[in-house]
Amino acid sequence: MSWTDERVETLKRMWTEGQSASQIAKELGGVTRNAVIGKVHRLGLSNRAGSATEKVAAEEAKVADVPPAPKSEPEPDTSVPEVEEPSTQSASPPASNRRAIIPAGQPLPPQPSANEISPEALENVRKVEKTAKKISLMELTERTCKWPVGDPATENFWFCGLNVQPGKPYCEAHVSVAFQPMSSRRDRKR
DNA sequence: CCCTGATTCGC
DNA sequence: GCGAATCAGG
Repeated sequence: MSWTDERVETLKRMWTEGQSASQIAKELGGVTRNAVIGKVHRLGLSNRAGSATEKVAAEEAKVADVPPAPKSEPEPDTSVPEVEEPSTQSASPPASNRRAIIPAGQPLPPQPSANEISPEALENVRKVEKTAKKISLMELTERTCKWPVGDPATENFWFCGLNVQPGKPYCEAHVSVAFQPMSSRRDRKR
């Protein structure tokens, strides 16, 4: 696979959107995340900061504008790069960084409701919840079970986090309660 | 362990 | 230019 204009375009778009290198690689196909990262660097957009980070960089530059007077580095102009700092910046704006949207991925979680789920499966779920990894939203990946447990408004909220069934958003136990066939046949043996 | 990006360096 | 291997971290 080569970096055609189209592929590069996709790469740029996704990278700008905050997608991870591996996700981009998967989307493009035929390349690894390393390839993506390499390309990103070659394209010179390694800094994913749209503009939010420019501010940060500027601030950091300000803080670090004290020349340590290194004797081993006789560099004529060690000054801060030409970063424009308009006076628009207020003293302490609320730290409201706009993060890229987390790839929600698949269809989201039908919470267990008073459905007709086999008691067996329900029991299984309860068991699984005890052994769940209890990961946070940030830790969700494409292969972690996205089954939510608890009240999102509470501290007592987490995602299952166990390994998903390939292609499914949930682990096996949760898949079994998430996807109910239209007609549930409940003639199990027990 | 899963993942992230960053860098290096032979091709 | 490319990307696997490696590094450095969460």
